Amino acid sequence: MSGPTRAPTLADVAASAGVSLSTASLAFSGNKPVSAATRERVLAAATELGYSGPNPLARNLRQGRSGVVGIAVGQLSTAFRDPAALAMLDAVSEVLGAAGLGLLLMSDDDEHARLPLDAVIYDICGRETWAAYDDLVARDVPLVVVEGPDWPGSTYIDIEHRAGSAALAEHLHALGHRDVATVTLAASHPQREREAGLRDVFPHARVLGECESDVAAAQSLVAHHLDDRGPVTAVVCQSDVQAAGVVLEARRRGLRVPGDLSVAGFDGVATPWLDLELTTVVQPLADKGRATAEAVLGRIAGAGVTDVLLPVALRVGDSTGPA
Amino acid sequence: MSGPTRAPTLADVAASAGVSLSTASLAFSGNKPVSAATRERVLAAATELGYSGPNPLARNLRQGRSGVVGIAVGQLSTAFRDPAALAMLDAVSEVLGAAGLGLLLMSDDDEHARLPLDAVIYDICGRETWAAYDDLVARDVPLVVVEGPDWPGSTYIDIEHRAGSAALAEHLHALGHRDVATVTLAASHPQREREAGLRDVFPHARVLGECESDVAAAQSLVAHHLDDRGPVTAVVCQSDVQAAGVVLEARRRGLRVPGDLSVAGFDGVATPWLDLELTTVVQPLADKGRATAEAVLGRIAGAGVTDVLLPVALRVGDSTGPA
DNA sequence: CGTTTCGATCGAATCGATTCGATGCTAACC
DNA sequence: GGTTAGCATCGAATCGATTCGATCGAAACG
Repeated sequence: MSGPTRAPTLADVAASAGVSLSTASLAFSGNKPVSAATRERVLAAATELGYSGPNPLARNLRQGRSGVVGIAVGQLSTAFRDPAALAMLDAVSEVLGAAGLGLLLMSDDDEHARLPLDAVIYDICGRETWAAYDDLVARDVPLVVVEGPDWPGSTYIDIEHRAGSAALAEHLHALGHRDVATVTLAASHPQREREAGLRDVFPHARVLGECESDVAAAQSLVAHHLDDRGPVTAVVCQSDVQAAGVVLEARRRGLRVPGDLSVAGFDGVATPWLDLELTTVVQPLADKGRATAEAVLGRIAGAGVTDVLLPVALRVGDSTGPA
Repeated sequence: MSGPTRAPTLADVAASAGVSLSTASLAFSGNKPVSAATRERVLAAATELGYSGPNPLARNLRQGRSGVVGIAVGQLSTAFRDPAALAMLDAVSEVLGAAGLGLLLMSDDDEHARLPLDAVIYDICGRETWAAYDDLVARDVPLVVVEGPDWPGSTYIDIEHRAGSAALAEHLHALGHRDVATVTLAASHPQREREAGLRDVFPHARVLGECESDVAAAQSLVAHHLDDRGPVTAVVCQSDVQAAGVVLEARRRGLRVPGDLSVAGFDGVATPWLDLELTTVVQPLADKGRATAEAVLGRIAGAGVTDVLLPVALRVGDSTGPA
């Protein structure tokens, strides 16, 4: 009877190869030298038994690491609708993947306390409280926060929201604009900083409202404002996707951009489905992602907290013109 | 000296509470009844010692499960640019999250053999080989394949590509179209099936080319075809995002849609930044995601392979009209 | 009062590796 | 030739829980 033979373990392989368990382990991990002959004997035994390599769960327990990094991004559906978030995620994944770490999506409400995470990235603009925070702190899980609340003990990755926004505002001022309105993100660190930068130049800028970074959301937000917009000659948005929504809605209502209305964004993402290039503040999304991932690696390796602040650059496109 | 006290373990808690290790474990897991008094004593001891709950790594080893499900989506940057993929991912995440499972992103080239995965979802239209496949099979990791290659032993989630495409084609035929061109996805199961459905009605449909599901990619693909398109009166795309690209490019070149050219897509996703509603084949993305997640749960629970085939529906919008 | 039953608790085995310290053996050196 | 290195290998401890089977007491029952 062969029966329901359980999967072979490293001990089986070692026995079959005629070596000790520890030697077999070394043959796989390479953590200490093993003679070529022995290694081959072990690998041959493994192949013969159908052993598919050391059980990751066992290794994880022994080493105290899971190889998995969590990334909190709010609601998946909305978070990834913004190309800026994707560009950032892409860079994070690339660096972590190269280091052999996996990236686990954490949505807002799920119960993730039962998952072993080596570190967590918090990248939710617009959310400054988090149910899981206390638990992560209690479990001593390193936390890397991107443009988020300055939680004690966490590494902080940020960009120059305020200076960038101010530069953009100055560009509009130089074009002769004096009455500027703005569309903001939900109350959050980036929202406050970007608005502050705008107010450095236009202290009385009118807030049309807040919405998430989504074309349709911005469109419906500004819809009724555009028909009766008073003296406003420019709308500054806190994301390019919002700006795209404003451009589309303005046109739908017969306004020329930038002739009748200048529109500006933030992020510097590609909007190929828009036939003009947005004037915007370009942030180094890939750099931000890489810096985030490297902060994670550092924290996992036990390094101290080192915050990162990245520069941004004004890019003048075709969506802004003389007042 | 307090020294660098290592984190407390369940054994410490049990000792401090004056109960056995096994009882302390039961107090946390609730897997067998424990008297209320005992449980409270254990929890109190845990709080006092700063014990943050059973170590997930240890539990995972003992239970032989990691609570993590991998999802292979190709390159992150391109995969999530398509709202269809996001809608699907969203549903997957919701169901798995409710079951306490985490979702780990697997990009193409990373080395994920070292991660413990309870199951893997393969959702890469346009890729029919996968370096990790052999390894997953060797490790007996359940595989759920979405619209992908029919790999032995894996659960198969699919939609009615062919029937849907054929229905769309018949709609165009009824409108009088006779010369139809198509933009396809990369060679893959969906690509073949959707094209077959089109050819059920238009056997000689001309393939303009293949590209990924991306607005800009479709735009540049069809750019030169549109100026000299011969008798073609309609373009059928294999995704809505591609269709949006074709619409935009057609307009840029002075063609009216659907006046001069009818354009159709596939998926049924929202394109708010397009001022018309695409004629398309609507697939139940959320259902597909849920079915996928439920298949995963079933396989993890040890159930056998049960494939799923979901229906689609033609939605006639404003992007198609009489030839 | 003796016996059965059931719930609460405990002790010990177990999950499957990694890794530390010790040992044996061979080669190099003086 | 004796001593010293140094490499390969091994045995045993360890990571931190879960879970099976046994035990103990008290309540229920005849």
